[in-house]
Amino acid sequence: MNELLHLKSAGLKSTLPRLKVLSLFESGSDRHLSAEDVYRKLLASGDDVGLATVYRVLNQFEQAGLLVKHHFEGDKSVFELNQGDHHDHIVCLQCGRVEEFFDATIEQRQKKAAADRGFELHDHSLYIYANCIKPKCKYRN
Amino acid sequence: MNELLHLKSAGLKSTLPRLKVLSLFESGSDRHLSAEDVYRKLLASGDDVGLATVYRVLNQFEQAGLLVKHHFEGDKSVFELNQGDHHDHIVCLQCGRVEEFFDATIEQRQKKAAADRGFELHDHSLYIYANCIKPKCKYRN
DNA sequence: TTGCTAATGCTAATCATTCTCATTTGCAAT
DNA sequence: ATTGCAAATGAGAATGATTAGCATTAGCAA
Ligand SMILES: [Mn+2]
Ligand SMILES: [Mn+2]
Ligand SMILES: [Zn+2]
Ligand SMILES: [Zn+2]
Repeated sequence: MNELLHLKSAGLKSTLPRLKVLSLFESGSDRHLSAEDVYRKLLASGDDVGLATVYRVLNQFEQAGLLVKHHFEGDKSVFELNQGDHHDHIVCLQCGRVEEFFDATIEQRQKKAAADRGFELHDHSLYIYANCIKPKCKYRN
Repeated sequence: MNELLHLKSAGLKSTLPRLKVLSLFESGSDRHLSAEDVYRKLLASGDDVGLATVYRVLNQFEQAGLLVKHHFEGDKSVFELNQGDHHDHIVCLQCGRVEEFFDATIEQRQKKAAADRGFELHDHSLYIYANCIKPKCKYRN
């Protein structure tokens, strides 16, 4: 239904691997997934998709505006569904939990910082690295 | 003189490669250098230092608090002299020029964002990606 | 000056990601 | 329903940045 429209409008054929990757993000157990994460989840559910294909599809989806890519501390990048709402991230250094937030003031001051220095802001990445205080953090207690 | 003190207090021997890397940053033609940048510059000035050593020294210096590491868009990370003053960066997507800035309000709101959500802020990374408007940008005009 | 440990410099190994290319598959036009 | 073909896939090789292993060298304390 909706997935097809998304793919079509992006000029992408509706293939099995692409539909599976997309529904993984839409089923939404975890919002932020790396290529490896996606690959493993598909394998686990009996769907055989090559790792190279996962990488390709993720990048195509990003270019099509279906996904957003982030580079949290560490080497591998993660993707999340693009729901139109820009937000930034707080990442727990101990358990890796990711919390999203949006601060209009921060956004505004960034625009100003760029403009004041003769830049045309294109986008930005803001990651806050912190430690959970909550008991949920699996590296606490 | 001063370099020696820095190295000693970090528990690092005063070796030729380390002194050369450090003076490269202190001579300060370019503030932000990748391992490859450092390697090339040393070669160019006739100093033969192995690339592996460059990587090791840069990481040691970061651990010692002499340098700060950044991950701008792209794969390779860059280092800059740690002069105590925290700041964030605006990177030109066309020419790669880097401009530094500090905004107390942004810093403050980040602390608050973390605290409000039960996090103990450790640090953060904020990169603004933009396009130069200035004529200096080598990909303009 | 000696001796020993830390540091260096090769090279080989990692690791994530991309590329190659032979084989399949979606899909539009019969 | 068939056919034709460009686009997509999958397996594995290639890449590029960074790190690890190890034999050799060089600080530095005695
Ligand atoms: Mn998010
Ligand atoms: Mn800087
Ligand atoms: Zn946590
Ligand atoms: Zn520029």
